[in-house]
Amino acid sequence: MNVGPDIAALGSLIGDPARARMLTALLSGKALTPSELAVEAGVTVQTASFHLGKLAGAGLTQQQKQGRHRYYSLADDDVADVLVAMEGLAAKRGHTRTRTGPKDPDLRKARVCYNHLAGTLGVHMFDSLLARQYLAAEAENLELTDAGRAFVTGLGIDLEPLAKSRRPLCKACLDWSARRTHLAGALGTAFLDRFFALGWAERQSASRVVAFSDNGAARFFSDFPNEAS
Amino acid sequence: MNVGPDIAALGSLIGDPARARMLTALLSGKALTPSELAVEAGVTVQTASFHLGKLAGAGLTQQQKQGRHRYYSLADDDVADVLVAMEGLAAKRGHTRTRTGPKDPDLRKARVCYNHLAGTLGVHMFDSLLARQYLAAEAENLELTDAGRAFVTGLGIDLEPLAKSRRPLCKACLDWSARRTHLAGALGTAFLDRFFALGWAERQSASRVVAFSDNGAARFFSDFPNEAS
DNA sequence: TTCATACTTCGATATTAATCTAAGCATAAA
DNA sequence: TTTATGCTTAGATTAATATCGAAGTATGAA
Repeated sequence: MNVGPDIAALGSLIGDPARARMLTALLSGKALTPSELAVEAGVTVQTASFHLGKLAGAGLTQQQKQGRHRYYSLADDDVADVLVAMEGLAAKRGHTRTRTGPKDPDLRKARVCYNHLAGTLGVHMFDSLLARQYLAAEAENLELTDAGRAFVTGLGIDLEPLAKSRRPLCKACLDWSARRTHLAGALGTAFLDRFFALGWAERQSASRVVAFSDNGAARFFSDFPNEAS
Repeated sequence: MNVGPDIAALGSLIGDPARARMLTALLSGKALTPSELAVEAGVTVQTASFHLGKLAGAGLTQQQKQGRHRYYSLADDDVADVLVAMEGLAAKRGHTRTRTGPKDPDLRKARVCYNHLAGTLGVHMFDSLLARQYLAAEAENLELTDAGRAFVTGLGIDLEPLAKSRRPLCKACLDWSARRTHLAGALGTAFLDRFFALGWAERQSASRVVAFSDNGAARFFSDFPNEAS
């Protein structure tokens, strides 16, 4: 059977610890420079450059030159999806990197899953949307209800451009920390962007942590109530 | 950032060509012995055993002792999902294994995607179900219509047990050969099983090829008509 | 122009891991 | 019990590759 897609090459690319850390860092959705990624991966800049060459060559990342900086980001959503799927499986099998740092609890609370909110708060939001029947779920199929449309619009999100995009509006995403579903898709992205725009939260340096301010968290919980959680 | 699921370990496991070939072979959904997998991977039985030890240790496969045979299969649907997702990404990036064998066209026509039908015929069936409004699709959400229920039942598939299972009934799957969506989920599995039961097609040796008989193919196209394709 | 910064390429090294031969174990058949 | 088959473990070898230091290139600042 020497036919078919070469998943070995893909696996091998992700299989190197340094590259895996880089890709994970890029799952923050931000474009990062080789030097930043080197720190993230715990290797020298030369080594990082070597790895980035491989990743770019395989089409997993794209780069943008800006002056003497070179910004690397994931090539597209497909790459992010595969990485998230792998994170989910790895977590399910209990294969977590053991060195738990101080950022661990923050990460579990609220983090970026490429372009939407994950972690405890992500799950909380998802549950709230379901409980208030803003979101209808049947099996894995998610749909925004009429009441949901009103709510989303009330939050200041314009649904028009989202509906026009080819991305699915609502998508379920399951990731590692809380083994629960949360909202991805165009709407998931719009929510997170809105939180940033409203000043409720901000991205933290090069990590995937989403830092909510006290005030922002209060607004979040008031807009997404859920007595169950 | 030394926290989070260890996707490097997972990638590294899939990253070895021999292991990747084994896993791909197991995507046929069948349980295979180390000797069969060794042939599939193009290595000696000892090497295969070495690899299987790693895969099992990581929880990617499960084995069942039966006499002096040992049957290996994928641990669960989660593993299959990740592999299929990786196949999709690898194919999109044009990373296909170049040595095209004689089985290639057969594979593209009809093959097993873990437990449902993929390839040209899989896409054809999906399009037919959509065109006749047996299946309603909105973005990535799939739903079986009332007419669809009647059709499925008429084909001799009992929907009762499928509805009870925790697996989603309809799921969209995108895989490599035809870059098009086809039907996965409990219903996708039920369809394929039914084709085998009706004698329309049979599995081919240890490969993922689904071989339709002339008669079976005729029945297939008559039951799933689609002038468009 | 000269210096500094960001990044890439080169060359050498060292570690890792896949592979095979050979031997050992377990089950089934004779 | 003996023999054959299927599989695993052990040991040695080889090949791949991640890594770093050093040198080279490009852009921006002084």
